[in-house]
Amino acid sequence: MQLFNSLSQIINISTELEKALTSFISKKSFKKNEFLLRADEYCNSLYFVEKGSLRGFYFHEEKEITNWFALEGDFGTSFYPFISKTRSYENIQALEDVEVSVLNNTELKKLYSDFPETEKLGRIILEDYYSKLEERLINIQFKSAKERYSNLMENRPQIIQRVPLGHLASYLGITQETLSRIRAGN
Amino acid sequence: MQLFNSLSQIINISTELEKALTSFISKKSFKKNEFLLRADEYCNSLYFVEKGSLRGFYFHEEKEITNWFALEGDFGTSFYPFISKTRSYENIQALEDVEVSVLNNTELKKLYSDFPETEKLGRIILEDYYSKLEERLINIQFKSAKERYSNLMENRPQIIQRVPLGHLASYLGITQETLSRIRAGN
DNA sequence: CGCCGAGTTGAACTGAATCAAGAAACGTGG
DNA sequence: CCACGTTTCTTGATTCAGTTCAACTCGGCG
Repeated sequence: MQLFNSLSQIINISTELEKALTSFISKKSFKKNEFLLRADEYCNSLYFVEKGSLRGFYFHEEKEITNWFALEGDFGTSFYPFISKTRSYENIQALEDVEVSVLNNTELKKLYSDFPETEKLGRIILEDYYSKLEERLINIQFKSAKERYSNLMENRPQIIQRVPLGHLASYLGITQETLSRIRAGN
Repeated sequence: MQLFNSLSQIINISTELEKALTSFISKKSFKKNEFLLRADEYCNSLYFVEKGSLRGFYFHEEKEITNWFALEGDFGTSFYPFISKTRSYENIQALEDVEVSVLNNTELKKLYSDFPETEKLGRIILEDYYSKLEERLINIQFKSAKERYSNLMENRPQIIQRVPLGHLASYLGITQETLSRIRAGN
């Protein structure tokens, strides 16, 4: 599992912990366009993308707004509902055929109490989400559409290759037409 | 302390816990315009406003951008740096003469381990920050300047009364001129 | 082959920024 | 308590990035 690789870069994984993880984590597969979570459901699962890609999105005035993308090695969940046990406002969907490792909420709690070192993990994931959210806010508030696009280009070029234009546009907070023009180089 | 009042609405405060809290929490006062935290410092303190008001802000291209306001009964800190122990990019400043209850990071940790029920507290504060951030993102992305202002008007009318226009404008992500026009009713 | 979703292109429109003055309010010291 | 300077707020004219609406192209797939 690629997940172990990723985790071991954050914390040291003892054989004990590895055993626990193996028993807690399940693997699932989803076909392209399948939903892992629908709005209004409770989000109990933290997904880790082993292969393929996911996106989180919600509807705003009939239009889909993509909130995040998760490629191989990324975590993906409806973050706030996951930690607060409120209903999700967002959907999680497979962008391509995808394999994920799944850790659910109750088991994560167990991990925390049995292996305190995993709390660091939770903190790191949280920080990740929070700082990405902040970054997006700053981006949308201060950067032009063009700058936002080139930022994405720099930081996550694979996304641009693998994701349809419309999703990219809504993620960047612009219309598809504008993104198309940017791409054309004005 | 108003803090106890607020806390007891979230979790049950045993006499034990109350004792611990009393010993951990200190009170401080700051004069109008004084800084509680400056950018580039580490943020070790979680503030709870007993009286007066605070704001968090940072600089972007020479201009101050206000990130949040905290009035009586609100928590205020540079959230992400507080939990992740990175340097703060934001400043915290007293908007008026202010009295705060201060809980610092190490003591919060101690609370967590000695009184597990306080973890709920941490979660609630986190949720609060996170969901407010998300709300702001959605606001800026989809609402017009006017709508954002009336939202604020509805949700936190006292802020509008107590905060100078320029700070409000940057908080709403618009220029002072635009806000002035909105206020005038076009 | 023809259709359908995804992407492109064009023209007109618009919300808010910018630049530039003024007016009003504020507080500090004489 | 007034006078002065500074900060805060308002108003006007102009400009511009990005939206909207509409039509058109292209590639793939049933």
